[in-house]
Amino acid sequence: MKDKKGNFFEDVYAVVKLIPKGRVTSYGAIASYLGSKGSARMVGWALIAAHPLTDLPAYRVVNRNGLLTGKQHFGDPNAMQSALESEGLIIIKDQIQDFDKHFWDPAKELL
DNA sequence: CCTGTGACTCCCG
DNA sequence: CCGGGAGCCACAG
Repeated sequence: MKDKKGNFFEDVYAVVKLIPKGRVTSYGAIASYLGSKGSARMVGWALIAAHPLTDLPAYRVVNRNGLLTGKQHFGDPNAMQSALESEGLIIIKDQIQDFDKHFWDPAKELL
């Protein structure tokens, strides 16, 4: 927190940490909320850097289809699904069921 | 300064 | 329906 070179990352961390339990969001939604819409990759990348260093609930962040694309980066692919199911979500083959119902948009929820 | 890479997303055929 | 390509921004070497 001395250097501000990770300014973008901090924003991602803050948003992800604000995701309510049992809710999920997409990389594009966060990127758009940060103003870097189109740079959804940066959000995922920020999570990679944050993953081992922070207590970021990255498992609440999935791709636009509600698919657990980044589960492989959790160390244990099953951990991501288990964590989400533990919060009341239903996942089949890495695909979140009723994703649109559990979708949490920072740009609208936080407003 | 240039290049490579990435947990994404959209468009086209 | 499914695959491939391009666009995108930030960071490391």
